[in-house]
Amino acid sequence: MNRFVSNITLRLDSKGRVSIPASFRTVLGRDGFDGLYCYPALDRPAIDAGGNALMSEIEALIGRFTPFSEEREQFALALYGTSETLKVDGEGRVVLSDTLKRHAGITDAVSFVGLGHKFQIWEPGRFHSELAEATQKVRALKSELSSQVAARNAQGARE
Amino acid sequence: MNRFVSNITLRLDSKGRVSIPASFRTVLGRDGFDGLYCYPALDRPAIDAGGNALMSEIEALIGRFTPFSEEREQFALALYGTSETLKVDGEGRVVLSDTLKRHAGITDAVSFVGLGHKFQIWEPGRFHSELAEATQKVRALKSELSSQVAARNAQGARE
DNA sequence: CGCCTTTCCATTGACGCCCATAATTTCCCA
DNA sequence: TGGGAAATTATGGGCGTCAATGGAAAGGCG
Repeated sequence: MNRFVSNITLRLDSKGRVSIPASFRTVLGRDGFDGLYCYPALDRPAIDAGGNALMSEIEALIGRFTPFSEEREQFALALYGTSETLKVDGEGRVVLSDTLKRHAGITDAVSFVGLGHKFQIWEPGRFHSELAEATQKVRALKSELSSQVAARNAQGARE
Repeated sequence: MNRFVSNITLRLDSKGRVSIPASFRTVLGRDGFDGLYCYPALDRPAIDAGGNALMSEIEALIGRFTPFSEEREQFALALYGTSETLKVDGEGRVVLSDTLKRHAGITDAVSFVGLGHKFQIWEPGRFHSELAEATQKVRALKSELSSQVAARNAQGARE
């Protein structure tokens, strides 16, 4: 498997360390990045995390702007400037910085949530309510889609 | 890691010395430049800093203009003319010149901010407000992008 | 000869690295 | 297919090293 999937909740120990779930570690291992690339998610109280795949995404975004342009400097500041590469110890654990923890409201436990090419780290309570909300939206969207398909089929459309 | 990422705030001591963050030092070490290449950022109260990678970028920028052209002379003056190479002591510290400190409004503490191939040195307060502003811009662009994609999908475009 | 800068050493607190343990989970074989 | 052994995971703690910082000694320049 080379995608991050499923969600696992784990506790921080007295030193603030937390194990990266084993399934995520194998994906990271395949990716080849040394450490864990992290930054505060732009529009939600969570941490985006991953390896080279995630960093290249950021790099590509910034690379679109011309050097020394106003936009490029601002994007680099907001993206690279808030990124961190956390060290992973021999047991597969990381220590989240205070900045990251504050952004996500993390205290003593976290939920790792797979998002394909990257994953997010949430405060478990916030994750569950966010998940409930997202599930509602997806349900609504799904029923909307199926009714559209039903309508297309009813009028004889084929593909 | 061969990129400058994250931000670290450190204090100047009584002699005006300040440690370059260890993570930045390793990137500089890999870059191979002896010392720290610095100049006042062109359009903001910050100091641009880096090694060979930064110098080549400037060289490339100036090289785009035709020799002896007015623009070339001006760029060369603004960039090369204001550049300094700071000495790094045995403990990885530098002393910022008064010119640089005045340009950035630095007094007793600085924030080192990674921008990928280079990093910037800010007065911590100014950095935080600049970061807030830049983050807003990135958020705006992100939502703009996602709504464009939504629109494309809605009108049936495929790729 | 004094001042300023550079180089060297000291402290302390944090962090990286190592080993130990317990609870799973996986695997194997009867 | 069930039971048990082995490997893996999550977690706890100890200890040495390094980073950040402060200060003193040494060297150069006016």
